[in-house]
Amino acid sequence: MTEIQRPGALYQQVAAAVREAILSGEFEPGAPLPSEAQLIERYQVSRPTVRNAIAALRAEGLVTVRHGKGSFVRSEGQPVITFERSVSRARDGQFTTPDAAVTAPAGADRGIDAVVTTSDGVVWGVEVKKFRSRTTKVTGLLLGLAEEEALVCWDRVLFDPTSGAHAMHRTLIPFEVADTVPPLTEASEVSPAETYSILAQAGHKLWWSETVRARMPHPDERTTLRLPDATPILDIARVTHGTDDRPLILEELRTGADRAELAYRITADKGPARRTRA
Amino acid sequence: MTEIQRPGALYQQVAAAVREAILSGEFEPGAPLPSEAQLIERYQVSRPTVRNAIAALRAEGLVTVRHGKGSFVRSEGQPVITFERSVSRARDGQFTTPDAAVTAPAGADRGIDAVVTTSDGVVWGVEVKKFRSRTTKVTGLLLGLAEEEALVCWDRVLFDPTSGAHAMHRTLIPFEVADTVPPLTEASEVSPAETYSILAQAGHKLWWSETVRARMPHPDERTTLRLPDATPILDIARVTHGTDDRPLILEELRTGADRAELAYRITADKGPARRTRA
DNA sequence: TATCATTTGTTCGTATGTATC
DNA sequence: CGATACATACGAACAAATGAT
Repeated sequence: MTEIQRPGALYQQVAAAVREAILSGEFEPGAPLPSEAQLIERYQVSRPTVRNAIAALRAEGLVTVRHGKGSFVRSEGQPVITFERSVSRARDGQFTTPDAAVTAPAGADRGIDAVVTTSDGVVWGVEVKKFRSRTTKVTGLLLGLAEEEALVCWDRVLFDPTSGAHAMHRTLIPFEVADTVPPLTEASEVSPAETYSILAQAGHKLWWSETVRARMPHPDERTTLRLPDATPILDIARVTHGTDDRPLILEELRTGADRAELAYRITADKGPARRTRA
Repeated sequence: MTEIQRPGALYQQVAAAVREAILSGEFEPGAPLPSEAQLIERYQVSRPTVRNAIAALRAEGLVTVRHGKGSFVRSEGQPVITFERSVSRARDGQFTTPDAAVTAPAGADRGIDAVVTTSDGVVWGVEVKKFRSRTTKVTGLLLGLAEEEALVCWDRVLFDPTSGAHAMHRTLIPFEVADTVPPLTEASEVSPAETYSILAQAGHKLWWSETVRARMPHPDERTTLRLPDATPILDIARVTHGTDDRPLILEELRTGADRAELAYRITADKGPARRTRA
């Protein structure tokens, strides 16, 4: 048995003790923690107290628990996949993005709607859905539209077999823009990069603004993205701006933050920096 | 009493019922939920079951609980503060950043070490600390250095009284760089933008790479940043690159994702997009 | 295939402490 | 001070997942 005498509730003391044991290296990442029964014995507390302590460590993301097996130190590990949030334009005027360039629906035999290729791997696109919707407060604000304006939307669920990371991607195109640039919605399947190329061919000079937020996932997002406990999601909104800085289309990307990180490249621009507030 | 008959554990059924009540608008954001006793009565379950359900909703970030008062629907609210992650260069060659431009230690009478001003407000810098350290695996990788290389570091805790948002900022300068460009570490207090200006005056042509991650905070981070339950933090690392793309300094910024979001501006660059993996 | 021990998950009951009003 | 509400803690029992026998 180990003595514990710390401030706060008993279960907090137990949690702190286990936390320090983990951080000190007594329990390696991926290694099993003592079972509940052993922790009860070791700290001389009841089972509810031990479970409360474990629950606290789970909420911190320090520990993961598998029913029937035990508790394990979560291997923090560096993110396995980096989403490089840049846009490139080749000499022929075509745009490319490092991530998720949908090529063709060639995976139908696997029950997959579309194949997504990246520079160094293949990502399967699942459950591609095209539908119509309307702007909400948030999406309307980003697109500079009133609420309840009509939109054309696509949803894609992406999966990277190398890292095991899932992501959800949504494209929202206002009716007004779709009418002005018909090729945008004529094809059944258009990738973000292709969308940019189409807009550029329609005479638009493009740039993009992107906002990044993090939050806990909703239950259905946890299911879709296969997220473990205490895993936040990165919530990215990219607005494509055209001539006169007019917002044209909105893309939303959501992915679990346990495996993914984002990368940006910044260069100094002229004039004083501005600042925005919502 | 309300009937509940859904798949899964009892407490999950209760959680689902309360969740739907919230999302359907039965309970407005900020409004109190029924007390534990009322939920026991309403769903005819025991207290542990009700508490377990509430705990699940807390972990989702949907509900916040105040001891002695009750449970409340958490007002999701749009982020109050947007960190615009850009760098500007004025005609005189001086760099500016939209956020956190440290001006002068004029707040000493308030027990504050430095005052930080922004374009549209004032942010108090607290607990400015300068110290020496060594690269870890992560910071060494970002700076292109081996582990255990010597560094000069600053820590700042930032607070925006308008939004109530806190942030931690750390600057890491390798000894090698500090030796080459002495002004970097001569002053007791140098802001990021001033750092850039100094490096540019030393002949460097600058650009920045930034990686964004999200994770649950450690206990001490929760304390420092005053974060409520189930609030992830945004973890940003910015590397300043100089001539020959050499990594010069590393900045780390951490802030609670409940109030803050990040904003980036992207323009198309030439050539094929690259992709990196950790 | 079936059984069993181990381990975590769920649910009840009960009592007491502490914060808020 | 008392009433209400959440926090902590203990005990007990059974369910469900896992892995070995």
